[in-house]
Amino acid sequence: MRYWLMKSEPSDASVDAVLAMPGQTVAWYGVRNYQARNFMRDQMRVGDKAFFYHSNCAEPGIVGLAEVAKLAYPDQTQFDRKSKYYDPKATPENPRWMNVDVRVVQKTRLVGLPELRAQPELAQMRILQRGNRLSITPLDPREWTFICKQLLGVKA
DNA sequence: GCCAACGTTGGC
DNA sequence: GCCAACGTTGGC
Repeated sequence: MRYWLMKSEPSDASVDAVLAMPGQTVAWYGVRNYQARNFMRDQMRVGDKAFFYHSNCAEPGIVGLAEVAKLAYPDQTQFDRKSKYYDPKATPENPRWMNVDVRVVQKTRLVGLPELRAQPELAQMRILQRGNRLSITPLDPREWTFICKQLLGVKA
């Protein structure tokens, strides 16, 4: 099993919005970066754990625990001319973008960037590195455990 | 809204 | 295959 950090803009899909969805599950559509796509397509398996992270907002940080609920399949928004994620180079026969489904397991308190940066144990986290923009990043299992146990007080 | 960092595009 | 120009991300 792998561990991930997955960014979502709360104006697009907040943790509360996903909790209100059927099965508390959302298709992780709209990823248009090959590295992030490849993580979903090649490495994510049902049951993988993830932190749900709010980005590009007033208080960026971890806001929930989630898990992969469905293996990667073609992102439907790439075929939708009306979507801002429409990709004219993608066809149903030859899709370019994939997404998994993500289920929110539980909401947590906000663990913001300053708090994450203050932990020496998390110094290597991709999200904390200068210039990082990747919306999906793998986590070291020790980072997952540290955040769960030391910062959130939940079972890892 | 600014802007540093990074990814993608496309001419050559 | 190089690389300049351009677009996007996302914290601040």
